[in-house]
Amino acid sequence: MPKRITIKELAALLEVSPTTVSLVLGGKAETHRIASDTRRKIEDAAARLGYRPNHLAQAMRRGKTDTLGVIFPDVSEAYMNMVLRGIEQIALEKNKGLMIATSSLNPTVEARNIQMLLDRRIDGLLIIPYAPFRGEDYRPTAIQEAAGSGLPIVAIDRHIPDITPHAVIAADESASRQAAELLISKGCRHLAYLGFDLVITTLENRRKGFYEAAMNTGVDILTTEILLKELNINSSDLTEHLKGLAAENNMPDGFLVSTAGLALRLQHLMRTNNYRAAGKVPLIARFGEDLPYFPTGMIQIRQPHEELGRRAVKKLLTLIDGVVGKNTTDIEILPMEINDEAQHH
Amino acid sequence: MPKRITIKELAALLEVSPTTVSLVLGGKAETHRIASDTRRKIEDAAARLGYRPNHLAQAMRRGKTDTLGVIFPDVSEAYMNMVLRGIEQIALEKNKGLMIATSSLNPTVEARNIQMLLDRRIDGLLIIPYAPFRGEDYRPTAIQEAAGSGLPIVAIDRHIPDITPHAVIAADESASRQAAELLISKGCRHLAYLGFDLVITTLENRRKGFYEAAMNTGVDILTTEILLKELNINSSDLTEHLKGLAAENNMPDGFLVSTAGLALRLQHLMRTNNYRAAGKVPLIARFGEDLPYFPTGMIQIRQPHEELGRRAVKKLLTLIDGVVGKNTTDIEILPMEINDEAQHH
DNA sequence: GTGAAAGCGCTAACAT
DNA sequence: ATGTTAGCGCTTTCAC
Repeated sequence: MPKRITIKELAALLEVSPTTVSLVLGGKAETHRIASDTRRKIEDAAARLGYRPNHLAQAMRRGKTDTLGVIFPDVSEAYMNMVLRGIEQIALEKNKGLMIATSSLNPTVEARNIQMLLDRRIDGLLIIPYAPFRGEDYRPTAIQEAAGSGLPIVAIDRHIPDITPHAVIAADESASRQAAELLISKGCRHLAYLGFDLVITTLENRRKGFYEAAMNTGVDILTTEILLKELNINSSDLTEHLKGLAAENNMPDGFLVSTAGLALRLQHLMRTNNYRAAGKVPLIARFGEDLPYFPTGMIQIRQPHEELGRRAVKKLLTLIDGVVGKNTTDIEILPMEINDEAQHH
Repeated sequence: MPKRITIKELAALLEVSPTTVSLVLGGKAETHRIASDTRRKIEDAAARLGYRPNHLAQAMRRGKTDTLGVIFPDVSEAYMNMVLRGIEQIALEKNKGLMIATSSLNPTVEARNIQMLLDRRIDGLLIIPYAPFRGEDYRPTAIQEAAGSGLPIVAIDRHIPDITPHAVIAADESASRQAAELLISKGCRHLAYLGFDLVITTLENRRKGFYEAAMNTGVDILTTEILLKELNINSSDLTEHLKGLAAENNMPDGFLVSTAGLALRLQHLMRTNNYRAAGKVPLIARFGEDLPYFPTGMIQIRQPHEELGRRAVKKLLTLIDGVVGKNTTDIEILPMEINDEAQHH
């Protein structure tokens, strides 16, 4: 609806051919040895008339949209914000457009959105893939097909082995191990891992790191695992688990929690129920950070969300430019920082 | 790069004309009375070969991209999340793509991003416009030009009088008035308005509502205004103001704060400095809500962020469809809820 | 140095 | 009931 001037019109106006105009405006005046006054004439007119290339036409002709697709689950703990910010920084820098869609924690929607982006001919896809619960019947067919069709894809924060060979993730395993070790060094001897029972590399790595610490520290560590069956942080699942542990007089003295929100809920429940382990308030370590003005006293594992986004775009662009083969595997792992704010009581 | 089958190829394969294929696949088989076996033949082949229309070509031909642009400032208080979620809900429902870009609190970037979206021929724009500080030299030329060129635009949360005639905003003025009245009814007699010194309708309306309450309640109300000169919540600006008020023994007994983050900072400063008004801890009312597990004891004004997003898309779509004239003015105002969680001390 | 012509994939007005 | 044709705006070979 905004009627803008086209190359053809410009050409007619200046009595040159569309080719010449295209060449000049495409920055190829030098290479094609366009006479400098022809060139100036064209550039002036273009500026004066506010010529802007029709990106659709360019994309069609060039087979390249300079547009990246982004698919996120609808995260309750809005770390998506941060990742997106990182993505946008680089996209802006590199002059790429961004089409975004959220999968709403729903594989069908995810598939539909991938299709939508493919139809719009994005040059590549950044995705935080859908995470199914253990036992859930789910195959990432949409992603697989997209990858199969040759679309460059970079997974963020989690990857799907054999399906997304390119990913940028955080060092979940080692951070988890270190956090658990920190709990142990603070005297904890009964550690609990608390998280959602999802099948994603991120959480699996965190669990792994947790057990590595528990198994290899020389001292005897008792471990407990609490895996929640629904995403709702306020589900009764957690309440029941804790009640059970308390009843058996078996409350862990240290918790490693996979998610910030979950940890807050845990702490709340510990407080309201006055749960103790051998008379002491259990320590909590958790992924995520305290909010300003709301210190929780938990050990914090700082996640490099923004950097995750930045790196992912960069990696995607090299894939698109074919600098690196699409068939290579390449998982980039960013370090995390552990902040010990825990206070003994 | 994903080589997909085209209508032409499909036509050649089935020995029909591209037109017929286009008609069938475009859902116009009925209207054009295509023979049902021709139709089935085409539909089968399309499904079998995984035909997908090239959206670029369609967009070019139809002069319509079915894509909406979204421009947000980079909000520190991530309410953008919520608005975006609302936008996406409706976009998904209505089968629209979303291109998003953030203006990074920078008018130059905002302008550049608008241009980028225009080049990509979005059908319409949703924007939370840049907010200049009072006295800052800024004219929303980019938005104005875009609007002038005929692009449908809906402003969200704030509008620019005479420039964005279509907007969806919250009932800032009345909510602000009610919150201030609530403070007064709780005994406050010296009210302070605390906010950033930005020139945006949202904040102006909040200030207005504040004064309405202060002026029209029958009782004598003293008012103080604290307008911060930088966006940084931790700026010394606020510290100095409070110190001044305390020194003059003139601390307000009720604060109306325009922003959640700012209110937290205020509360923090009151506590650490043990500021009082006539021996009592001042009350705080503020836009925004408490986080789960972190009750602040403030009066909360709940903002309809998600609904803002939903309504904005709907309005934009009616503009695009030309159902309603672009020259009409139409500011939609959504109500806010006030939650009294304040505790006297 | 510049231009003519073809074509990216699709749609729609106009045949037949 | 189906086909012919032209064209959206741009780029790019190839020719002069």
